[in-house]
Amino acid sequence: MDPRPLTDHRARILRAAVEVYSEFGFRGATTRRIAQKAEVNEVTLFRHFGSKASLLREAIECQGFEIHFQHLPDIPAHPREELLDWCGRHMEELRARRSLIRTCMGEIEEHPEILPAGSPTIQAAAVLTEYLRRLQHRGLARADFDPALAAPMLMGILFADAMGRDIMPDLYPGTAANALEQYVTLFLRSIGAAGGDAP
Amino acid sequence: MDPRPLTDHRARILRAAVEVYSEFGFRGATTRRIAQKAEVNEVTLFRHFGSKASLLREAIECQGFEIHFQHLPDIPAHPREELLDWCGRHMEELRARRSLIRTCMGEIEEHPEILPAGSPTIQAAAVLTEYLRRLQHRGLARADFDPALAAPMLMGILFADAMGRDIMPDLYPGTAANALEQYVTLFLRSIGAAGGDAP
DNA sequence: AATGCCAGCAAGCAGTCACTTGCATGCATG
DNA sequence: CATGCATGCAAGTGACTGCTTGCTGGCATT
Repeated sequence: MDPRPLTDHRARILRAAVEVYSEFGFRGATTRRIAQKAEVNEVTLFRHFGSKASLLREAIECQGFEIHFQHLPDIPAHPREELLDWCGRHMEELRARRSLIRTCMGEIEEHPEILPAGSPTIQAAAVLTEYLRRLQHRGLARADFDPALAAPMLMGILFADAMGRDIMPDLYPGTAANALEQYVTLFLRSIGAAGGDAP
Repeated sequence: MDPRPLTDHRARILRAAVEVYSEFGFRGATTRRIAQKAEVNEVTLFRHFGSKASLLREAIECQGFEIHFQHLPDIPAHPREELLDWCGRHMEELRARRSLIRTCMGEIEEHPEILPAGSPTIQAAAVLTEYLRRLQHRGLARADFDPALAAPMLMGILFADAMGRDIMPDLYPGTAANALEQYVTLFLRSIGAAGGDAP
């Protein structure tokens, strides 16, 4: 009466598929490797998912881009703390999934369908953009910048750091935490918000 | 007496190899595909380069990361114009090579040797860092930020835009030129340099 | 004319790939 | 006990992979 073993197999296969794909890409993610990592017979993959392409599509869709929705306060009070918190969490997510993200980026021209339509990145950008707009409306930030450009700019900083810190350590001196604080500090200054100076 | 035809073949093969690699990655860059794109018999690849791995290594090393050295003035005069120019050229390079860069990033964990030691990115960061330091020493920028962190921050903005604009157009509204101007404007503000306001 | 080099062509080799088939096994439900 | 289902195992399919071999022809130098 417990369907767990079945689901357990499916889940194990999906998890293994994402891991192997992250490391080796689509072509390198052979069904043999996935089956071995999932400790399952190779035939089982095909019985469950039909084909390698279907398996990887479902695996990346389900596990790769789970949306950990991080919201910013509707009524901004402490821009520095609020942005530090949000950016820290966002960066943690990027860092945790950096292998998968890098692999997807490298293959996006060949497999554009793997990038989900309502990408979490775009959703996060929308959240951040709205927050910056609220800062402006409440006079907590200058009015002469475009939140729709500033948001992806800040996210680009986090993205580049999360993708590059491990493969080009010379480029990113110090700790990630310290860098993050500097990023937020400089960003706050650039939009004329409080918290841009050493607190 | 003209060795051009030989060199011509080698060059054509190398160029084709980079193109095919950029599009399909290491595993997808089959010797058949490269030979076809170079309009050369497949055997010729092996006679010239020995193996697929050697060919791709040489191709990416020689053609992929040519250093277009862009220097910033020793004596800063107009931070806004100088940074706009430098960032514009840097971004153009990134955009032009974005396919190759994305593919390399996706495979860097599997093939770390393809990333050259003195990567142009790191050299560019050093150039920018020194420029920011000069701004500080001349009193053209605030003294309370770390150029070694601000430089990769600015470059990260450019990098993320160059990599993401074509695959996530929703995230980057407006033109690239307009975005670049905003980035530089906001960056100048963040370091307290002149030119951070509408000129 | 003779030599040497570079290229193309056809064929093939062994290995890996995704995927299929047939059969045996265990296990839960009726 | 009988039925159905999920799984493992062994074997094999045709396509593609990197790479090799043997041969031919063109072209420049001697």
